[in-house]
Amino acid sequence: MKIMSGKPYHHGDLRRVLLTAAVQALTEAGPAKLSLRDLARRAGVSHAAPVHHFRDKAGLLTAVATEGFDLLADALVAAGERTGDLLEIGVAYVRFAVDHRAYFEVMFRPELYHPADPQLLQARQRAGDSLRSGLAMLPGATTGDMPRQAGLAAWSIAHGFATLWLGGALPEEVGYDLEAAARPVLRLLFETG
Amino acid sequence: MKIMSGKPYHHGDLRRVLLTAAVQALTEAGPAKLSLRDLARRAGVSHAAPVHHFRDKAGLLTAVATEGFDLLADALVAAGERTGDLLEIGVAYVRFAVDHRAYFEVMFRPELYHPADPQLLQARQRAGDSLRSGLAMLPGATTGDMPRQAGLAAWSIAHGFATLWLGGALPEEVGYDLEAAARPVLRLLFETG
DNA sequence: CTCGCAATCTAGTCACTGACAAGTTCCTTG
DNA sequence: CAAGGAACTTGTCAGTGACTAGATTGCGAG
Repeated sequence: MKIMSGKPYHHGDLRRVLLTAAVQALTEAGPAKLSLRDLARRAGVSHAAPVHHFRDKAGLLTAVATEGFDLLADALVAAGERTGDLLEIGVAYVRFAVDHRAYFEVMFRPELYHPADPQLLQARQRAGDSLRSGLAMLPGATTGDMPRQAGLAAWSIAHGFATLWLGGALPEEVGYDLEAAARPVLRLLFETG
Repeated sequence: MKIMSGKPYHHGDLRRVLLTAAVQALTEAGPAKLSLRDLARRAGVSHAAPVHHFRDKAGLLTAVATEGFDLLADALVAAGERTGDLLEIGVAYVRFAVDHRAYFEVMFRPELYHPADPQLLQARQRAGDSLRSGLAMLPGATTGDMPRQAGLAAWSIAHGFATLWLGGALPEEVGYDLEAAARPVLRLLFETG
């Protein structure tokens, strides 16, 4: 505590600061151009300080991904409770990907982090559960392989639309209003499931 | 020509060799760990030789992406002509993503290459056209926004499934047979469109 | 109260990378 | 056969991730 005059040797909350800076940097330039040394500079510490909080670059991105999965789980649960509509959970998924691009782009690129990290696995599990729980809202989701496949289909279409949107791959005619573009597309699957 | 004894100064087909090596390296380790110098070593040339054929790293990846879009267009056209079934075009899309992972992972990450490159744009356009032409197979694809949205939905679900599969994000129960896993999921959308 | 010790951070270094500059070799074209 | 350009090499620079050793700090045991 007491971060007063000059630079205290102990930063106080370096881990948090580095994570925030990482998300900021990722938003600006993407994972490829992320540099630990740059983050250290932004935080005003030496270039080797981050090592203590995250072992290496992959460790840093593991923390980013973990936080991302937690945020995603929160967002999906909130959407489910707010609307009770699977379609709106899908929209929330797409919304999350675009609003939290920095997190999203790391989360689904396991070669960037340590995919076996326990905390990460737990967060990922939680996000998956909150997605699947939305499927209970589907009518007649009772037996057989149908619900599982419907879940995969729902996840796929939301994930695919979000990824294509982020990659700038969609044609211009889709416009710039994310939800207006996504909702009718998702509805094509969700209303027939 | 006449690449006979020793090392000729002019390699003969360095551009092609570098591209092949790049795809190989991408398959092994992904775009993040791709190194121009490593490719040069693999090809047995100096570390600066690649610059002459591709201006910089992004230039190399532009060429990879261009080739990828061409291959994808070929695959989609072939599937359409072979089966005349939109569902099978979707399966071919997923198949391509997994079989040509190296290409696929570059193609939809425009921050890695020069997205305004004319040849790239042309190849991308061709791939998009071959996808859209498959939509003509849909019954009643005549008026309004429906066909466009159905196209986006089809693209999204195939792209999403492929991406999730590649990222290892899908639960284990999906199994290891790609088409067996993908087909029933895609069918959920394609048969109702 | 104080003292040891672990957590935190700094400083220095190494191999590697992408980009650039300048020079060398080879081939083609006039 | 000369000239000029394309293909390639050598040398160099700043930036990076990882590693090591050491300095500083604050906390808890006694």
